[in-house]
Amino acid sequence: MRQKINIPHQEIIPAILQELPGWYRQQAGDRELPWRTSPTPYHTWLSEIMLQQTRATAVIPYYERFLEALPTIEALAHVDDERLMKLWQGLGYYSRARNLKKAAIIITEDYDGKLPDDFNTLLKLPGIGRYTASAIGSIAFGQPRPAVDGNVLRVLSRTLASSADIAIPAVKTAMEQALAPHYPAGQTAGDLNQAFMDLGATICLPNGEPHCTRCPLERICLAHADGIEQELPLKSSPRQRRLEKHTILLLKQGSAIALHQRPSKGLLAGLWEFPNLPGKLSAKDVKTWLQKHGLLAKKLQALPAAKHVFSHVEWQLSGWLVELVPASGLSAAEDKLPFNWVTPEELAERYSLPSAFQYYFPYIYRKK
DNA sequence: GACGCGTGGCT
DNA sequence: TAGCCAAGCGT
Repeated sequence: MRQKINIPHQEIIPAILQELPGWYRQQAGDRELPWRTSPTPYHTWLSEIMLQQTRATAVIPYYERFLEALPTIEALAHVDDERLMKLWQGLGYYSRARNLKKAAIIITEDYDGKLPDDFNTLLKLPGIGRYTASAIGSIAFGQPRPAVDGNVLRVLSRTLASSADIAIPAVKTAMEQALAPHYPAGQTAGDLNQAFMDLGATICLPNGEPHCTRCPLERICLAHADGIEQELPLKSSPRQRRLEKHTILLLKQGSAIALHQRPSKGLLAGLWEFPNLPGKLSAKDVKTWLQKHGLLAKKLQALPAAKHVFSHVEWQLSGWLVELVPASGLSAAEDKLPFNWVTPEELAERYSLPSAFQYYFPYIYRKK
């Protein structure tokens, strides 16, 4: 049976909600966020998806480019998958993009092309969980729903002096339940949720020193009163990452470079990559592999090692630039290996590669 | 409830 | 430098 979560000092929640809207409206202009200039339900939805676990500064250029290419839900529902992934390339968590399109198709077919305003209906759409349904519901439709994210957990943990571990999902649920009865309907609901986010992003910072002197909650914050704002929130450590070694092969045939599409499930699903093999391979290992696949190297050049860190995996990369003997190599490779042979220009134009391969990008342009 | 799923900026 | 962290969701 799971532990009962207790959120302390809930009696000051009304005071928190009293302070935030005024502060939000007063300082809102300080952050120039494009999704706030023309907040249609589509714009709010798109921004909330892009902002999941992603900083606003990283999102802004993607958001603007995405809307330029796909200005309506209808356009999103009909977009070509390759183009969709190209628009998302480098932003990470790529299932967000696929779910966005899936939801757009459902909205087009079942909801007359308009985002539903009901929380439980929003919740059924792919990619929309409790947080995002609440954010859209409150910001776009004025519904009284607290959108509890990392910012809210941090701000509340400090203001209420709660030492509950915010890594535990039940704590998030308890915080949401503590807030919900006090939430107003109308524009103030959205303003409150955005106020929490602005406060968490600019004042009540997670690492380093929070800027308490500029905080609208300074006078009611229990952690600040006790001088323990730097100790909160409590958050248990994530598990250790597993290490994987991979050897990247830049297989070149004249101006063509080999690309391989990743499996449709799992890490970086469906994205393209440079061919690679497990382990740290020597020149001899690479030559053996080439020979096994009917390829003949004209030249083999070692590339620098690189490290790419994901949330749950660390890739330790080594690499070889392989110039294949013309004609023989290419035809053999076409027969035996599932590679696309593309020019750098085609790669840049049409293929979505994750950032994990960026270290080896410069070498595809080298002249032979 | 635990885990898989990216990336880049900051300390 | 290595770790921490960000407007979470699906399974």
